[in-house]
Amino acid sequence: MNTFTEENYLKAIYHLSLQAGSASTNQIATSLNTKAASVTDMLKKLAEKALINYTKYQGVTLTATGEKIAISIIRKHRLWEYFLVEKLNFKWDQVHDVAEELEHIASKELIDRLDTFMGHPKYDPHGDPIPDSNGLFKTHELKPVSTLVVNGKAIISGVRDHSTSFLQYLERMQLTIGKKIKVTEINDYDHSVILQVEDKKIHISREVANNLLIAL
Amino acid sequence: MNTFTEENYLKAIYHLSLQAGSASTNQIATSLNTKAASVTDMLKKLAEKALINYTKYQGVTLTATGEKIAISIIRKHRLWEYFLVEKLNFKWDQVHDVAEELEHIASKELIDRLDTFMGHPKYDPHGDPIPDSNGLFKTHELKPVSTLVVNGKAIISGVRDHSTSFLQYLERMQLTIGKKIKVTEINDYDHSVILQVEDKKIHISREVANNLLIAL
DNA sequence: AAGAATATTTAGGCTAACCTAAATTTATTA
DNA sequence: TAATAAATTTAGGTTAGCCTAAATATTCTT
Ligand SMILES: [Mn+2]
Ligand SMILES: [Mn+2]
Ligand SMILES: [Mn+2]
Ligand SMILES: [Mn+2]
Repeated sequence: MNTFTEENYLKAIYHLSLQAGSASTNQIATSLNTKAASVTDMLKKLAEKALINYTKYQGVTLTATGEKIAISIIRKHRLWEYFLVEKLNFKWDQVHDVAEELEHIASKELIDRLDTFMGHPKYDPHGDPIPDSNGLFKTHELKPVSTLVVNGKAIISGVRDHSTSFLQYLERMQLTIGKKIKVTEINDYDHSVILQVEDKKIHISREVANNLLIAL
Repeated sequence: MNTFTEENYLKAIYHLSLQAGSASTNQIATSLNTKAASVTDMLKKLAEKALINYTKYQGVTLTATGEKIAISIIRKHRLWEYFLVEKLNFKWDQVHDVAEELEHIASKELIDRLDTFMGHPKYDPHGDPIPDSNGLFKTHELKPVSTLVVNGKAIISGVRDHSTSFLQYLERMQLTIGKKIKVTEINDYDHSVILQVEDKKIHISREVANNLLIAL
């Protein structure tokens, strides 16, 4: 098996590659809070193990095997987050760090039983899809609230920023997953948005509108 | 905080000290599947951190701080085992290795919520007591079945040997925690024992009788 | 297309946790 | 109690994962 560190590298490369198609040494270093020189060391090791495609100076992508591992870590992360929120009553802004530890528990048996115990949930508490036991999941295409026009309706379905502060802000505003929203006004000057949510009007900044995701 | 390795050393020292009052370098090495020289290295580090009392060549005991940590690991181990058996339907012989990993998840919040979720169980699937969130638990004094006399009655309450093969054997024989037993016969020659369990007579060897624990 | 800026790799080192082999200390026993 | 056996520690080395500083490659700018 792989070390925690290797697993974290694979996961970081997976997430970074979703954006740009590949991940650079510096991006990986930033996302793992380490230094570029350390990343280069690890990239050599992962390439040696045939988990990534690596050519010096060119950035990396995951091999099929590497991607499989990355997705299995993500499956574990999201299932544990779901467990923490739904069974142990954690708030959605409190679960990420604990899940960062739990995702490295190796047993596949454990995670598959946990999945069954919870009724095979499809989405984690932040709206991210949970891969099934074969690693399959639909990458639902979500768009930010800022793409809505006046009178546009949608359902809050995810977040682009997973930080504690953003999640807490959304919770305070009652802008949580599943809520129906309608845009009542868009400010031309600062692009802030006024939303109708249930019986309330909620005013959010452009930044918030960019980081809050919807399905139509 | 401490590394996984440090935690495993503290736990091993705790268990070994319960028997003999202190733990020797070789005992620790055996129980952790490592070498005496490695143990000596670690003992120095743990002594440095004031988690153990260590004088060269004399064996070690835990300090109050060390014991507190050891007990918190044991609490986590046993609560996770309980969870795996009661919520995820693992068999009692399948949970130890997974719990060895789960016991190192740091969050106290997590383990206390898990405890609450399960209704504050007092014993793990093997009959071992689960320390509460303050580290308190009663060391219930169990005796082996082999101490019973003919016609003696008792309740199966624990095991001295936690190996998979012993647990599987007990399960096959239906000698599980909570069962009422009565000794109907003791063989003078090989000290094997015949038990009445519910409507069945079960013949067990002296070795099994020594490793199966009862409360009166 | 050359020079400057940026990104990446290499070189050399560190610490934690291991190891084997060689002392050294403690325990056993004749 | 001397000498042998057993337990423990010390010495010297390894690997994973990290670091800083220096070298080199790539990219951007004029
Ligand atoms: Mn998360
Ligand atoms: Mn999530
Ligand atoms: Mn166990
Ligand atoms: Mn147990």
